Amino acid sequence: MRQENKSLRQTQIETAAYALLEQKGYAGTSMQAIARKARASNETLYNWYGDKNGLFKALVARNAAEVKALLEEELITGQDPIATLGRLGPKLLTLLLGDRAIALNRAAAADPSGELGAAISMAGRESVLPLIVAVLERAKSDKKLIFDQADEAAGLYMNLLVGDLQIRRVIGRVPAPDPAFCNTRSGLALSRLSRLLQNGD
Amino acid sequence: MRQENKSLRQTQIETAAYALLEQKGYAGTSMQAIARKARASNETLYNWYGDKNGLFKALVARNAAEVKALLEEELITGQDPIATLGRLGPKLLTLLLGDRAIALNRAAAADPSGELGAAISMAGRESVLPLIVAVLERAKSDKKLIFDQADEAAGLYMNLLVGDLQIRRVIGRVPAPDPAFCNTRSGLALSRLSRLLQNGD
DNA sequence: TGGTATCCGTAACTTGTGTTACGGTTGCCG
DNA sequence: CGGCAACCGTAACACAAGTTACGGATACCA
Repeated sequence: MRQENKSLRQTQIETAAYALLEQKGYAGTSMQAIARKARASNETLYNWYGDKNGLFKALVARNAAEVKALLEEELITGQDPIATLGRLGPKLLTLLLGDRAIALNRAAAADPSGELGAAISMAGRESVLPLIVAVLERAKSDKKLIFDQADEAAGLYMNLLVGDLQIRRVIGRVPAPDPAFCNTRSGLALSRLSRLLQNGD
Repeated sequence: MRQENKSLRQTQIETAAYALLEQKGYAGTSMQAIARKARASNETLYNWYGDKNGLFKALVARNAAEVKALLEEELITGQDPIATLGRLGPKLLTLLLGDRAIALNRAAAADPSGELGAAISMAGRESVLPLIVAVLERAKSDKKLIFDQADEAAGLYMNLLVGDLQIRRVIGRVPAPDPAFCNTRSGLALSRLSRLLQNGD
């Protein structure tokens, strides 16, 4: 199988895995069901991903890469950092609270080994937060925001923006948020952040 | 078996279940392992709790009741509501980020049926938030805080206090926070809340 | 065009778990 | 004291899933 075909096949398999994961959860998603839905064979799944955990780690990695790519589109340097945050916020909310991310978080919570959790934590927060830190640093040098440690400020922003919405979506039955909600919530988080970071605590 | 003995037996069983749940996760905790650890029989487990999900729903209910009881200790009405929040915050953080609550959240995330998630969401947030709302209402009538909707203000407080710590603990390997961390974080959340709720947004 | 590696579809194996069943024992209660 | 209900310990059943194996088909490459 040529490289392009194999890559296409992988996305088909992973798409099928996502669909089943969102529908049945980690424990309820069997390898055979994935293979059947993707019209692939069990052997191929195990040859390519090693085992079930390996397949889901691949899902995590791919999702994190997509999230990072989508966010970096908004990170045009040399522009007003506050406006950048204003465009970043809704997108971040949509991604972090979307069906895919939530399903992956559920899988990580269910995984007894903790490998998925580590993978999500690493690929997710550890790759997104630096982007926010970069924007905040620019805002700081532009005298738009005042703070000492950029990573703490980024954490505050994440708390204001996302808060406990992720765990509530993972646990409860809160549906994926619509764009209007994401926009207003992002605006609120931004105004509160700038309000809190105008002078020292 | 007398009532007092049965109640004692239940706590033993549920303690064993908690220990295994914290150690092995929901999927990794079998009914037989619980029975063995509690020196109880399988038959008793099924007679008392119906099925595996029923046992864990009982754990959720018990934990929620304990949390609510512990919080209500701090809710002496007629005292300064801000000071009340100051004592409530660390306790809330300790409870929501403790091993027990996190293990239950993981179980809920892993449960394909979603019953555990609904139970946690109902018993947890739906029983804790009204307490916070009550305190905030008092702060409002004391002119200490200014806001329109108390439930939104309570949500803001939870975001500042807990933020995304719960999901990060559920997913990642962040250990349970120590009391010092809970205290400083609670103080920070409180100062930020009062800062944000002094005049309109 | 022939050969080979890969993939599909299906089946089989193994393991573990939820759940049920049952003989022996304990403890309550009239 | 006698009987009965509940409980313990263990075994057994049924089933599902992860993983492996294999014959037949397919696609690439020389």
